[in-house]
Parts: sequence; C-alpha cells; structure tokens
Amino acid sequence: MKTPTRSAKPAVRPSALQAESLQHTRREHASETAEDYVEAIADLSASQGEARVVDLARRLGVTHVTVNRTLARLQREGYVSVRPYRAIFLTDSGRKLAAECHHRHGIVVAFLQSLGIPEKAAEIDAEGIEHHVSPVTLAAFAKHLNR
Amino acid sequence: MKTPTRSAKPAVRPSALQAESLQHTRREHASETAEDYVEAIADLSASQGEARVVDLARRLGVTHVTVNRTLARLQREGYVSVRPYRAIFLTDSGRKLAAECHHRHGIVVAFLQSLGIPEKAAEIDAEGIEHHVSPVTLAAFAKHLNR
DNA sequence: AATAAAATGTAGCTAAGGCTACATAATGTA
DNA sequence: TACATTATGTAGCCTTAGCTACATTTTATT
Ligand SMILES: [Mn+2]
Ligand SMILES: [Mn+2]
Ligand SMILES: [Mn+2]
Ligand SMILES: [Mn+2]
Repeated sequence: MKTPTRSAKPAVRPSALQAESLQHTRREHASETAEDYVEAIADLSASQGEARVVDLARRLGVTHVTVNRTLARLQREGYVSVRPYRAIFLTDSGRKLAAECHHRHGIVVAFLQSLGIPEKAAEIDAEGIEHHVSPVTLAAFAKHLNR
Repeated sequence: MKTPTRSAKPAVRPSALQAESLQHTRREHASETAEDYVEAIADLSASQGEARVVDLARRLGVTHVTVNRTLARLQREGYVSVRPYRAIFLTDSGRKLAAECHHRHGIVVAFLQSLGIPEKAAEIDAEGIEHHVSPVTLAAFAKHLNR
C-alpha cells in the first residue's frame, strides 16, 4: 500500500483540507443552477414584466426542455412557483436568493474590472467565480473597491 | 406571449452575453474534475512516490468507487495511464495540465491572501474559483501580486 | 371563426459524478 | 505458510443536467 504517514515529508497540502475544500466546491455547484435561474427570473420579471420559459431558455443558453425540468426542481425546493402555460414567479425565498446573487454578481464584476479586466471578460469570468466567493472574500472585494 | 423586443427598455444584461457566459462556465465545469484529479495525482506522486486509488479518494473527499470511474474517463481522455492494481501515472498531456493548474492554483491562493483573506478561507475559495479564472484574469492577479 | 405560428409540455435518450454492497486481489502479520 | 487486513474492482442504484422528437395548448393573423 505504501503508507509513509510519519516518515515521508509532509504533503504539499494536507489531504483533509483539500478534501474539505473540494467537498465545499461540489456543494456550491449544487446550488449554482438555482442561483443563476432565480437571478435570471428576477432580471426578466423586472425588464419584461414577466419571465417565460422561452426567455429563460434564451437567457441561459439551454433548450426549453432543460428549463422546464429545472423549474420543476426549483419549485420542489421552494424558490419558484410555476403553473402550466403561465409565467414563472419567484417565492419570497427565491426573491431573497436572487437579490443576494445579484448583489454579489455586481461586486465580483466591478472588482474584476477594477483590476483592469475588460468588461466582457469580467462578465464571463464572474459568471463562474461568483458562486465560489465566500462572504469573507466578497467583503474583501468590496473593501478593495471603495479604496 | 409578451414580446416587447423593441418597445421595452433594454434588459439589464443582454441575453446573448449572459447565455455565452453561462455556456462558458458549464464548459469549465466539465474540465474541472480532470483538473483537480491530475493536480492531486501530481501532488501525491511527488510527495508519496506514487498515487494510489485510496490516496486519491481521501485527498478528493470521495469514495474509491468514484475515483475508479473517473480515472477510466481520464484515461479515455488521455490524461492518465491506469492498470489494474497498479499505481496511477500521468501522461505527458496530464503532466502538462497538472503543471498549469498547480501554477494557477498558487496564484489564486496568493492573490486572495494578499487581499487579507485568511489562509484556510483562501484555500477553500480558490479550489472553486481557480477553474473560472481566464488567462487575462490570472495575469491581472499576478500583476497585482508583484506590485 | 379558422388557421398558422409560437410557446409549452412530455417521453425518452445520454453522460457525469455521487453512492452502497459485494467480490476479488494484494499485502502484512502471526 | 496461513490468515487477516487492506486495496482495488465491479454491479447497480440515484440525481443533475444536457439533448431531440413529438404532442398539446395558447396566441396571433387572416
Ligand atoms: Mn453564475
Ligand atoms: Mn450571476
Ligand atoms: Mn479546484
Ligand atoms: Mn486546485
């Protein structure tokens, strides 16, 4: 098996910490879809008056089939309220999540731009980065902005 | 249907850009597992002399079953070479990817720490953020570091 | 009102990536 | 060497999240 445990020089990163970090990241991935959806629904509701399946599909870059199935899950999880052939509405919990994500998204984009990254690149990177920014890191980004 | 197209005020973010960003992020998620695996394999090979399935499982925070199936995919994709009951080896392509990821990981962690984020939090956030940092953003992080 | 078009829904497929339970191989120890 | 332990492998399950093809409902246009 090869188990140096004590004899070998310590691993670059302790396994326990990396395992913890990776599990943390996987948990974030699980909520990532929900976050992007509620944010898009809030955006569309504000700009178009209502959010429809086709609009979401276009906005999210997936087919309407994928949107439908995901909405069913989000309803099950209490973020949205969906009725057949009707517009999609956020629940209180969904609205709250959307507001948090919108706020965080804005800070991440502004922070990247403040480092000299062009808007489009900042927007693209932020879309992935945002979901892995902890409150501590978000605060550091915000602080760096009003400096 | 509700199709204001021209009449309504422009969406907060253009749908096309957001769709593009989200598709980009989904593509990054697809390579994320490969990146974390080859990095862990390189680390273990360096510190332990070889990388075994159990070590990877502990390091990655998953069961050995998950490791096994993922290794089969990574072999199919040409990143590792695996033989039953033997240690796991990186191919040239795997070693190259591992080096890139290791380099990027280090910069992201150092950058977060330079903003005052404590080491453990920096390590946790970096594990998720790293996969969404484009070359442009990585360069900006590095530049900010040697300032 | 009839018809055409668009939106929405559903059936069923794929792949990744988790898991438990169990089987087999390799290794360490009495 | 025999036996126990550890490591590895495999069968089969689940969920998420993508898709195409097709059915149904709603909406827009004659
Ligand atoms: Mn996002
Ligand atoms: Mn976002
Ligand atoms: Mn990672
Ligand atoms: Mn890493």
